[in-house]
Amino acid sequence: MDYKQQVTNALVKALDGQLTADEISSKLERPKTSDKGDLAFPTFTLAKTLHKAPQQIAQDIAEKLDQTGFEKVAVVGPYLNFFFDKAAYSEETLNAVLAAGASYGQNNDGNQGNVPIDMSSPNIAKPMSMGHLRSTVIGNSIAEILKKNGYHPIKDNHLGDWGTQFGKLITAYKLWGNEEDVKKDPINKLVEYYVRFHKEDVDKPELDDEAREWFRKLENGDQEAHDLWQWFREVSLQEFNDIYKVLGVEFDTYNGEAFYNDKLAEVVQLLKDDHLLVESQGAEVVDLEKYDLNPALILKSDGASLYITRDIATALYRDRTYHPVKNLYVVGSEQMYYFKQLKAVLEEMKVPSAKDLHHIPFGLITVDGKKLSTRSGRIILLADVLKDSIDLAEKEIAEKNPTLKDKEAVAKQVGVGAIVFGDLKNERMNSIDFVLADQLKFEGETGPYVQYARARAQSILRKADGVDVQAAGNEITDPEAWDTIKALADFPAVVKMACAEYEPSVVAKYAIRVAKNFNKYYAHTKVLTEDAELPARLALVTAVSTVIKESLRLLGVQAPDEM
RNA sequence: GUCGCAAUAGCUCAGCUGGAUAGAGCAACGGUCUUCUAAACCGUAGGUCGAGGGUUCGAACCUCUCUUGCGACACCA
Repeated sequence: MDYKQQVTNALVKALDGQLTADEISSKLERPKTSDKGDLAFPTFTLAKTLHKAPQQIAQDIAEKLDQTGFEKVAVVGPYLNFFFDKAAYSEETLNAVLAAGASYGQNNDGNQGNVPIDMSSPNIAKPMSMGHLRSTVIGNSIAEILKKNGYHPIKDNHLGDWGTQFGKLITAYKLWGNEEDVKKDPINKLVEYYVRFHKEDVDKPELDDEAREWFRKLENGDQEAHDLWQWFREVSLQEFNDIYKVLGVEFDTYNGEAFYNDKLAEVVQLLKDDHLLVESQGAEVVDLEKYDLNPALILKSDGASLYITRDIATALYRDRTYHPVKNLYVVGSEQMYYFKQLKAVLEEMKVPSAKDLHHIPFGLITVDGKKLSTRSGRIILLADVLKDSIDLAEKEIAEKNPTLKDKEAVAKQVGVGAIVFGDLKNERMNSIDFVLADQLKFEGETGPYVQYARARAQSILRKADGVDVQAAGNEITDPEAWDTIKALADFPAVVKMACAEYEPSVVAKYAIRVAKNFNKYYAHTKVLTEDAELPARLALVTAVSTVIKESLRLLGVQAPDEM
């Protein structure tokens, strides 16, 4: 039973058609605290038409209102506060969770439509930094949220595996590198060469000529260049995969930039056919004046392609391969303008999925307020942060739960969970000035806090083994349980909102809310007491465990049964 | 310079799209482990919601102006 609907119906009757159901429904709000009721109707809007004080209107409505089905309806000033029937509501909510299990909250809004997600996208031969973490975990979470809403996400790791930097890398490797070193520590060695190249080319501009030549060879399919490129790509990918494994993120495709090499000519041809390409200052551009945007540069004056050329090819490929209902790009906010241009060009080309192309931007990670950069050495290695966090989790376990089994596995779940949850907890767009100590927090509103609440729930359930928890008769009247029950009932709406806004933080905040309410509940109420409501309380604990685990799963965070 | 994003407690952030006394966490201070794991719970203190106008019954939220910070502005990605 939809209580909002029930409140609306009661009000429609009492108001005798003065407001439509929709008008009433949109005015209903949730009071800040449960002592003011569960849904409230403010009467201000009626004051004008009725020429009466809102307080009086609230009184009048209350008198006419059919209050059956509610615990009570209270008039507080200009508000009508509705209190739900706790026994009925808790029974309904708990039974719904128990019956559905992990699929509680699942809907089919997406109708299984394909949604390619451009995400993670690290650059070959460069280490993954905290910036890549954001794109990876936000993209991964959005994919899970989409699935929960009936979409079919396709996670595409759009690797930065092509470009002039490979000319530089090959040049540097041929000059200073050797196979053995690279095999031992691939990315660090490759970065070392790359950095050295940039140091030395200041005095030796001939290095740049050589690099250009190597890239030209690479583009023309030169065997040696291609073999080196492929090798660099492979060893880099192996290291990336180690991190993805730790994060628990998998991809459906790894179609990097190189994948589109043979698809660029068609893009240019299509643009020409549509007469969209115009010459400007020696370069080929698409004019975007009607979108109030600067022209998009498609071909450089030397005829070479650019990033956007590749991205058009990518969009075209995805359009033809998947017929997407949405097209998502989880890329930093600094590229907002760029994505407006990309979308505009695709719309000019009448690519069907262009109108559903969404850039999902996220805030920048800085150190001391400054942007990260591989070349300058201002970088935070993701692998290091994850390791620090896992180490700290190990220490916490040694201190707090030394007899725990599978310590290592749990430390990993908790340590990684802290980092991932920490990243997803706040609104995407917030920029983050990186401070390691801020990341390594396990207390308060953190991943471990949520994990801990569920571990405690599991602990109770283990001790209650043998008590029959049935999907019936789960009426809980304990007011201490009320906020938890309401939180559980909100999950399906949370799943929808997170999807509509592409905001994992909606789920993360929700998980905190459930955990917090549950912590309060069991701190106050002893669950394992032999009385008539014991099965109902265990049903509540089971439901909490299920919903927290599922919320964390949507965030890509694991939920250990013990910690 | 133009455009975009932001500004809420000492710090990090919420604030359900315009409603009730602006809420959490951290840090500080005080309390709670012979009872389901103290990664927890309870309490105290902490605010001119960057500034100023406008819209209306009502604004942290909408609008305008300004200030400050960050970012983007065609041959990088």
